[in-house]
Amino acid sequence: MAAPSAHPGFRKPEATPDFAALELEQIERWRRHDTFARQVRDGGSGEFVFYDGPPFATGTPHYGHLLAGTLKDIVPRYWAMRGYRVERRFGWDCHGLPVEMEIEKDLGLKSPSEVIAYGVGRYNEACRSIVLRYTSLWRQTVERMGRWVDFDRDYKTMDPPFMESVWWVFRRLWDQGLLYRGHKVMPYSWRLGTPLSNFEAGMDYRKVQDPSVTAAFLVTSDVPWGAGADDPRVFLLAWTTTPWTLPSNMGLCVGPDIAYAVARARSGGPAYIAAASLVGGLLGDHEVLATLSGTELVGLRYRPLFDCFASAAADGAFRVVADGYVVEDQTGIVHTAPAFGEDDHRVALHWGLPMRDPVDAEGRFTGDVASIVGGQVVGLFVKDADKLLVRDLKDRGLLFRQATIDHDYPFCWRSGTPLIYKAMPTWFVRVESVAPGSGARPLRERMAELNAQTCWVPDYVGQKRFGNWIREARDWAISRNRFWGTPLPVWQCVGCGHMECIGSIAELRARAGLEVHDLHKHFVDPIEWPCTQCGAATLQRTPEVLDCWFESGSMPYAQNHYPFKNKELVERNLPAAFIAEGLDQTRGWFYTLLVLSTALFDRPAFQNVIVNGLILAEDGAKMSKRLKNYPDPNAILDSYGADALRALLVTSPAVRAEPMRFSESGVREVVRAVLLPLWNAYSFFATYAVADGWTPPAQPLPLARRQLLDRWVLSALQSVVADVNAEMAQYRLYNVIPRVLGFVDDLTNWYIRRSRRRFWKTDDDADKQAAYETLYEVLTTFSRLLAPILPFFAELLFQRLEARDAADSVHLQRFPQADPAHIDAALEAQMALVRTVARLGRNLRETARINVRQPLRRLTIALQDGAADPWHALMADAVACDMVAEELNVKAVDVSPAGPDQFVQWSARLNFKTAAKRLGAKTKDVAAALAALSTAEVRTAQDAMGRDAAWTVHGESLGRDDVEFRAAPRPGLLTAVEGRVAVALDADLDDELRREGLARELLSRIQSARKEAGFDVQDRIAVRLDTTSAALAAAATAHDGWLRDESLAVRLDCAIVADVLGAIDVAGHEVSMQLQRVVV
RNA sequence: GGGCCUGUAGCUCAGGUGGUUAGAGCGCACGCCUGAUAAGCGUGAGGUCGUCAGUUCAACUCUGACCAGGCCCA
Repeated sequence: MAAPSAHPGFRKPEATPDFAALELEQIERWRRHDTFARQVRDGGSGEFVFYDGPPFATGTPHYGHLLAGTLKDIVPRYWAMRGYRVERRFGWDCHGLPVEMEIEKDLGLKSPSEVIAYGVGRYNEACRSIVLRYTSLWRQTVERMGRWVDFDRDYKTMDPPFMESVWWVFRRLWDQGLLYRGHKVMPYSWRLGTPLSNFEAGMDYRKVQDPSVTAAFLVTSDVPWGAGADDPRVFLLAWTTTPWTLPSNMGLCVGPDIAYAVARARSGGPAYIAAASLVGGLLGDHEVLATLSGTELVGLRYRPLFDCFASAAADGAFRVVADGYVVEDQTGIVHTAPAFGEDDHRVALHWGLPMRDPVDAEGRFTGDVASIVGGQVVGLFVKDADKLLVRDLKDRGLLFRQATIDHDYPFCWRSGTPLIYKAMPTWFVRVESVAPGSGARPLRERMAELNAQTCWVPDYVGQKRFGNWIREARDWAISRNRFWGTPLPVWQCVGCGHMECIGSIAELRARAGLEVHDLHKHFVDPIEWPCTQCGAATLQRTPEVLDCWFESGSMPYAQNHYPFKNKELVERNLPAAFIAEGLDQTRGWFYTLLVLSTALFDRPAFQNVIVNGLILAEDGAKMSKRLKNYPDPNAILDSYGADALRALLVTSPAVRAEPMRFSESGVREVVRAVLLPLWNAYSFFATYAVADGWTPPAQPLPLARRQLLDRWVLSALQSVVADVNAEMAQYRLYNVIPRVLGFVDDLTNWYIRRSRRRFWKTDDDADKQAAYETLYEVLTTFSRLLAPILPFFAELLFQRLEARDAADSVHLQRFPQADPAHIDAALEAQMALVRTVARLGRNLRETARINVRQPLRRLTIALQDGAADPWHALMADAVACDMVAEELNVKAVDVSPAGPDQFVQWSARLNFKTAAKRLGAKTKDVAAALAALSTAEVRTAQDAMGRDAAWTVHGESLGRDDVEFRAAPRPGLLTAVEGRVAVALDADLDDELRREGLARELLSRIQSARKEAGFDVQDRIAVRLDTTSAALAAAATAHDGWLRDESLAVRLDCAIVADVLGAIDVAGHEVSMQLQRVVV
């Protein structure tokens, strides 16, 4: 190790800092010296694994990204400074609907058929060309935020190596029997001939009028309720707003715990079954034949309303089933058409009801329904068939009731036509279900176990929100009927249906017999090969692409092209030590990561996760580009800087996953409350260090040779260091940042304020040296503490205080570890006590309306138990008393060994915590009796307890711990009490004190005049005073030496005159003042 | 409709395991200090702790219902 070179010295700080501009200098410095790369490269031997969740690159980053980005920066920076190697690679989510929607808008395409007509190849290449449109803007903003993340070695989900790994993931699931093709009911645009995402379905809800139809289903099971009646028929009543789904009815669903009644109208007719609570409204005056629970109805058979799918009876259709989603509304029995309702479909799967779908891609009835309504509905748009179907039911006496209903209904946001819900063939990952014949447990059970190993911040998100979600997770639909995405690597024989899953490019090449470089749809769809199973037909690719969530969940493997490369690295780096994303990712990235890591490796994907809340606009509404209800992030960064924004975001409730309201005034406030005080602390130090030519010595002054205040601030700092390290290890940033920033107050408002004089007075060089060294040590240590949180300001401190060459950086230093030898808990308690006393003393001055410039004779401090008080020794310390005396401008500070009796009156209070359990119902009375005691009685009690004698109040014997004695100031005295501390101020003035007070008023005016005259702090002056006041003149004369000394005046002449021209008022005395600079 | 979260001063938020005087910052009013100075510090006013029940000697805190807002899922 080379000997440290001489310190280069300090530079004079700017008068007014421009934080944004100073930050740009740091960014430039980091770029020039490649500081980030060096932090990673030279970071250390241990690996700290971080995964970056990929954002969509459509649009520019918003505050939510910036918040998550800040969390993703602070934690890795911390561990890097702790000596770990922390790779941070940025990721881009390239595929998916947002891109497709944008390109369709650009190209004027409206539907999948138009895309196909346009050409999938051209379309996909268009998508590829715009995906990265915003990446440079992203990079600019992310770097401006001070986030260190590698954009040069980023990963993109559209890169062939990434896609190949995704195929490998898919293939692994395939081999484990975790994939299957089923149906999912989705919003469907018949106009566009395509299913939509739920997100799209929510984009255009309109109020519409729809038919409200209650149909009667004839019970065919042998039931007793019709026997002997004129009309022996029994009907089940079910309700729907979509009559066109009635031909596809396969079952009727009841609520298992709902009470149902079999009832007949008094006016006669058949018997009907409906929820007991609703029968009255349906039938009017009626008699109840029987009451049954939903469970008891299960299995009842009925005749379908239409005979088109009568054969489905053989597959188990047309019976009553039960499910918890049914509520007591309308009839309490739900018409179930598995092809057209999500709940219907789920219930059908569970109960084994078949599915029939007579609706084609354009939303028209197919020939499957030729046998009903005289064949009139075939080829008709389903909603247009409603009327005919209802009329037909009515004619056949199966329509119980008909009305219309006004409700909200989703429309296709592009074509403006009403959506229908329709089952679509879809690929699933088994999360809830298990493969037929497999004895395996559902994946979600293992996921719950692995999730229990993860540390969530805040913890409830993991245990409750995410935990519940996993427990009830359904099979994961992973296919999309779109174009721009990773194609499913499945080929199916058009003849026999045999399927093959391809897990790599090499495998595809072998099958296809040709070179393959890109895996997008337009490259792989044309690839076919003969079926080995039937030998007659060819295998063609199944048309779907993968949901982009499947890709982001594959990111731990795919970003490293696993397992084709980096096999050992990826396996070593799973799970990640840390990730961070927003609360909305509970069902997103957090989930997909865990599904895949569980299925593939039986491991969790991440060990620690910080979840941030949503950032709202100032008015509490969602931030909206359209409404412009929030300021542009780049404008904020330009005017206040990134540190200010980081500090605001990271001290907000959003780091605890709660919503945060963002406002520009918040940023301004952070600058005022955090950055300016920090700057002032630095600026104070640097100003005097430059003036004195001070540089840090090679050998620091030992602690023992520094004064109390120095040892205190170092102890306080070390305590912060200890706490910060402990909390960072738990990822609780919401405890870290307030602690760090809270120290700023200790530093500026106590240490520096109390030490100011030490930096300009030269009476004691050793003490001045101690002050310099201490403040320097604090600032340099603090810069390291700050580095992960406020990387710019930390770097500024480092560069200006200690950097020996421009390439050095605070971010290449080690994070401070607490030195127990510097922590002195008693000292910290003592200083807290001194500050309390000082505060109480200032309060007393204020009530007495005596300003601090007027010296007072005495302050008496009395602790509750006098000399026996645990704090007595701390307060009786001479240095502590001197500090109080100086702070409060009193001549003497006494600590009374006798306690506060002469200043206070006592009252007694019951200590509920200890006494109430024993006293029970008598608590209130005892407490009241205690409160009513006079001061004298309380004193008697204190005496008794002092002797450990029993004391009885209201018939109850009370022990020492049951009572709390409280002191309050005696009226008429200048006394203040807080907790165990009482202070009394002697406010009597004599002439001497008045003269001194006046002299101090005078000095204050002279100093102000110096400043107004623009003199430098070192300038010598001559002062001439003219006054009409003999008292003021006397004060000036009496304190002549002190006044000259303090104001650097070589001469001070004071004359009493009859009249003063241009007089100013000094504490009620007229003075005129003339200052002249003097060269000595 | 379901899961989770939130509701405390004009605003933004703190308030382990229930304990009798509910705190902080900002804003406002008043004052102090000034060799960090287009800074700094203090004091004060201001709250039926979303509503209603319940448990308890005692509820901001626990329980239930309801109201309002948010996220996710239906």
